[in-house]
Amino acid sequence: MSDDQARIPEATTRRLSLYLRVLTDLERTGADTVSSRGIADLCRLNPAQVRKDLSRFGAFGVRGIGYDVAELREIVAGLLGLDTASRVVIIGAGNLGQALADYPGFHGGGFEIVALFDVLDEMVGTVSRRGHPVHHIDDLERIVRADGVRIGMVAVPAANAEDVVERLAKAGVRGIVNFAPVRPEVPEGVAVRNVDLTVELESLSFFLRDT
Amino acid sequence: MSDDQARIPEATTRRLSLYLRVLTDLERTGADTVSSRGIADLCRLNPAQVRKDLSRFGAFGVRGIGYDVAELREIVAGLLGLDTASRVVIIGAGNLGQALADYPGFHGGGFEIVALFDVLDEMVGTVSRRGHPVHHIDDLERIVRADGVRIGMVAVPAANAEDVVERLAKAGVRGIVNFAPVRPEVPEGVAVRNVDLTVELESLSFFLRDT
DNA sequence: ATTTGTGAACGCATTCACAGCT
DNA sequence: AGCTGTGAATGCGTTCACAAAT
Repeated sequence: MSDDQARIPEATTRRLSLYLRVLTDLERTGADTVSSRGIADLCRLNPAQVRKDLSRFGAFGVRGIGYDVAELREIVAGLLGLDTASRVVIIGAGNLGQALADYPGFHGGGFEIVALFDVLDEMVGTVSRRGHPVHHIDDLERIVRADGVRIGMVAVPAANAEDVVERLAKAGVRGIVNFAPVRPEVPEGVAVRNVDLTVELESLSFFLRDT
Repeated sequence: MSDDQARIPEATTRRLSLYLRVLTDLERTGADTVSSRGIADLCRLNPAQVRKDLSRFGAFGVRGIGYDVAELREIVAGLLGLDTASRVVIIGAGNLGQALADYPGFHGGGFEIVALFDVLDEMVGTVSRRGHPVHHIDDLERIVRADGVRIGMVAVPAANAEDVVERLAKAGVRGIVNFAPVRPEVPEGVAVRNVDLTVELESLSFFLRDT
């Protein structure tokens, strides 16, 4: 399972995160086993899709029964690399950066937000509502290296995004979630997810014409 | 061009938004014409992809020359329904809701943010940094109907998202961008975009294992 | 009877390649 | 010569359908 990563479609990895969420919920509600159909219904997917996704990594189910909820939850968490927490930095301590820092969904284990960074002197030294410190962007490389930060979330204006991404990559970050409305160039070996709020809203608008 | 919407892949509509962005930039820099390759390079796409996307709606280019930047920008904006502004409400005036309300990318025309809504009494009556008012959620239906709001952005906790989506749909909203970590059920005729920050981060984590 | 795991079929989006226009 | 528009080819993810297992 070393260089299998490349052969797994991104769509599958996104669904794994969905599966983890419903498995966590199922475990909390006390369910012992669940069928591919049970998972699929909760995710609004096809049961065959769920089985095919899971079967890429092994045969975790029991025919006639289904999957053991607790066991599968642990397996999926492991596949996603969430058994050991990854350290995360957030670049840009504006509205969006602060919202990301305090976003409850990131604090279920698997991620540890180390700090935010900004260029504005009046922000530096403050902390977010949840207490994450804001550093000056000049300290980015030092802190990333010192703390072994693996993921950066970019919440800066479009004009600065390309530069920030390059600095993160050079400092050794391995994954970037980019919220700036640009498609930054990234070195080989650095994974990127672009979350483009303008695209979401404008593409939605398309389907609303003449209504 | 009435019920063509259904035949257009969502992927194409998302790229239209990208094309609009680069065309706007090109127009600002004074470019008169641009080739499909020029657009493709800026979006990190294949030139044939750009031509095929545009050709779904008509033949806008000139062989041997390319596309007229200003003309194509206007055409694409029209396709996306951005020639007339859609009114938008944001449900949830927490960190994320406030960040969305003040997000600069939404204010280039095409959208008008009417208000935010929340259940917390201490938020009601306040305004966001940019001056968008926060109303009580009880006033949601009234304001949506009175102002002809067409789009809702949902930034509430997972537990409340399903209910909020249903209320928006019943009040007549036609499109929803959902940031809550659930896949809400929506009535026929309402378009949804799910932006799932946890999925972005966790699916990224997958590709970082053993590194 | 129920449900998994998977090869085969399908559908769809992307890319190629070239005719046709300037 | 340069570039668009598009049918054909390709590639890839999803769904079907069934043998295998309990």
